[in-house]
Amino acid sequence: MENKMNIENTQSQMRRGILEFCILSVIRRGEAYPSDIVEEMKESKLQVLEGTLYPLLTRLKNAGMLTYRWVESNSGPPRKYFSLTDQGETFYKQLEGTWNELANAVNKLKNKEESLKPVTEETAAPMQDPNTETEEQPQ
Amino acid sequence: MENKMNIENTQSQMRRGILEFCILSVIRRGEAYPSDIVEEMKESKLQVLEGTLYPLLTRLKNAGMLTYRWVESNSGPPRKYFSLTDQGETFYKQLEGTWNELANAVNKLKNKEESLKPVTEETAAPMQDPNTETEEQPQ
DNA sequence: ATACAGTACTATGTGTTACAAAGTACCGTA
DNA sequence: TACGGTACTTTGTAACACATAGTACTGTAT
Repeated sequence: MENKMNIENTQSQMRRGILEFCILSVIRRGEAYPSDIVEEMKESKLQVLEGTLYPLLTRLKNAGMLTYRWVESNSGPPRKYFSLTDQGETFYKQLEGTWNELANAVNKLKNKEESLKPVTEETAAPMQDPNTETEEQPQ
Repeated sequence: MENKMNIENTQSQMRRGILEFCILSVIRRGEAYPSDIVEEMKESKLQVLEGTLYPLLTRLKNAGMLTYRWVESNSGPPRKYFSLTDQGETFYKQLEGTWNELANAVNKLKNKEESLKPVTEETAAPMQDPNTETEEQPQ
């Protein structure tokens, strides 16, 4: 019964669907390897963790949206530098459209006025006090 | 290996984290029962299905964010009219803040210029042609 | 009264996916 | 040759949207 419903979780849920889009957006601006991406996302106040990013990149690569090449590093093992394929570019543009529509819809919804429907109770017959928290079925 | 990666799925994922916020936003403007909400969301281009909405409302109610009362209908069984509790109002405002930050971050990210980092290959030693899709580890 | 269709709500199973945490492998330096 | 840092991988868990089927109440036609 008791439910947590903490903000962190909800924030994480909100990021969820947008991560893919954001990561494609970062890679689109130029080849990047995972730690680059984590860093840039953090700067943009969009946290991503390694355990999230790696599987996501693999998924996008297997779907043909990304390619990578190995590049040596002088401070550790070689890195996978990712870049968008043509298909990835197309996909990105579709996602951009989706994001714009979504953001627009949400903003319209949340700014909507205290609409014209002030509780249209068809028969206007409240069966229970609004403040009573009963679980029973009516009747 | 082969991956689907269809737009519908991603769109659904994008909606995912935002649904809770949108539904609270609808209820906040005045008591509403589930079919009301489904309808209003559809008008706003934010599809929600019954199977999604009912559990979500139950979850929010169990967390103390919503209350409901039964109201008779003359075209079927009685309806559960939901409204925000004080706690729900507070929660909504937090989510609104989260949404604003998120939307802002995404828009900044996607409009960022072709930044100043044109593939900073530390040693500038590509180990593989970018267009070759090999799975092998280097060396 | 009885069957039927419409509306409202409930319950269950499935797939996707973010995150946590532990593990593997490569590199340069002491 | 041991050690610390960096890069990548793997596995398990929990949250949640969605599809689907099911229950229950209502008014209307037979």
